[in-house]
Amino acid sequence: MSPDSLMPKNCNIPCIKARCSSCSLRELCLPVGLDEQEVRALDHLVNQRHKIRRGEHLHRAGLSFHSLHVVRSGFFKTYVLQEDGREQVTGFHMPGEVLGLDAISADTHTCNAVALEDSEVCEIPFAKLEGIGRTIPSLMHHFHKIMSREIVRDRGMLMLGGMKAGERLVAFLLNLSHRFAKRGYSPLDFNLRMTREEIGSYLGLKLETISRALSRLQEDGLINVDNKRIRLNDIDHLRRQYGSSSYE
Amino acid sequence: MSPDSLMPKNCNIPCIKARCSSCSLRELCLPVGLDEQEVRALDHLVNQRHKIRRGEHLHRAGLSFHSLHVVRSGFFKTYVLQEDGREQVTGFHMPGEVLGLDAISADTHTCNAVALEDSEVCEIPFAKLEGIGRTIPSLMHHFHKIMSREIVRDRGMLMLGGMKAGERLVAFLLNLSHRFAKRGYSPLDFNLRMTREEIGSYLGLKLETISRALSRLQEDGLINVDNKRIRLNDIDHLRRQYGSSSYE
DNA sequence: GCTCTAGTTTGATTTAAATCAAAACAAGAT
DNA sequence: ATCTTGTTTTGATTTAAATCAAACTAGAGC
Repeated sequence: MSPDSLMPKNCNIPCIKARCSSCSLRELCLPVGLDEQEVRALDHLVNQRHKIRRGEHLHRAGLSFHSLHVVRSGFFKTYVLQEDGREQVTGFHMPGEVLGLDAISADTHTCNAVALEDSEVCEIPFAKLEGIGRTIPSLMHHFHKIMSREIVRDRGMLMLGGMKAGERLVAFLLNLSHRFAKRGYSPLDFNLRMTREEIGSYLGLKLETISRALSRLQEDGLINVDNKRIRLNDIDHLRRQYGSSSYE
Repeated sequence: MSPDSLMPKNCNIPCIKARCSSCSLRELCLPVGLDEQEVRALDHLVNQRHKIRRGEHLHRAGLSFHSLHVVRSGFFKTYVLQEDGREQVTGFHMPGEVLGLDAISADTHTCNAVALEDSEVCEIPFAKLEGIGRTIPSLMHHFHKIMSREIVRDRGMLMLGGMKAGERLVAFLLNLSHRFAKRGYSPLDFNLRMTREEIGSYLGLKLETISRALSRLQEDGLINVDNKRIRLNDIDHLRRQYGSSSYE
């Protein structure tokens, strides 16, 4: 599914929280013990924290790339502008997820990232990450898993190819649900931060189609829709009926 | 667009070809000088070469992951089976491209890879790659670019979301053309190794739609179709008319 | 409170692609 | 060569989604 946090699922060291001077050490803590020196190295890795207000951009396509960003709080969307001016949404990103992985390829950002609500990010200078990764192999390995997960996530979107509108939308909702759950929020009751049009762009559908599909799911009693608030009434039914969908 | 070879575009060292005992050192050669010891390290990295006959699998979804594979010759498709039995094609892979990047995420292959013609691959044990990467930073960095390029590639496919059948198909053909060109083959005249059905699965369309779209392009004089052989008659027109398309 | 705007819902109609169906074709096996 | 079998093309029809259009809603600012 998603790059998620830099924190491995089984982060089993008594995480160095106490000494965390920098903002996202929690995400970076590794499933292995770190010695004093390594902790200091990590401390230097993630040293800048930025506030991005709703509507502001974290980066824009074409700008040169230096740092990855971990979402600390808030919500982002990434998108590209096609030559005809249409905006194509390429992803939505919530706390713990990493932005900028696409830019490593050519040292240039390939998409725009904008905050959908007031947000905070941590900056991770990529050169530093590669440097420190050399001395902390498990950190490097963990980073590779994050990149790979991003590939799996995008691949999952491709698999919506054969599905119809309602199925795609359910897949999308289940995906959000899953990601919220992993962050400790309710998987059954959440707020969409994006518009119908943005969802449509992401799923390759028009906004009216999204609206109709939501209404249909509500008629069927599977979900409740109150503007941007979504309640999943029968998540098992959703999962069964719409199969693979949850694409993790 | 695609993970392409492990060889950076500007592979400017008088590549160690002479000493290449292993099969894909050429791909691994780096844009920096390597000392004697480093060359020996690389030599150990890529030491196995496998022949995969048409129809045989390189790996299957669910199997545990140990090695990446670089396509040496031939042509592969990757796909997943959905619970309803439908096959969803996730990619086509030509010489120089890397297979298995998705599997790093969970140490498990997430897709099946099958040879569409008799092929050869080089095996790169991933643990070894990470180990050697630690001592050759530029190798590690190059690997990160390859992973990132894979993300960009998949992202590019997502962007076909808003396009119609003909446009998607042209984007697909231009993409193949581009990749063939980079490998020294004609970008204007090539053979599709996959069926219309596989193209359709990849693009989220039915095989009849692919067939009709090809016929349409031929009627318009833009391409020539002779079964699997494709000739692009007016690649500039194709690029202009179908825009972004070439999604590199 | 009201107004204005951006976003959403719903309906009527059109259009692109899926589906159903059959014929034509190519390649491999015998 | 002929018989398969799998693939491709083309046509007729249906269907899902896009498009066009209008009404409705929520929220921001006055």
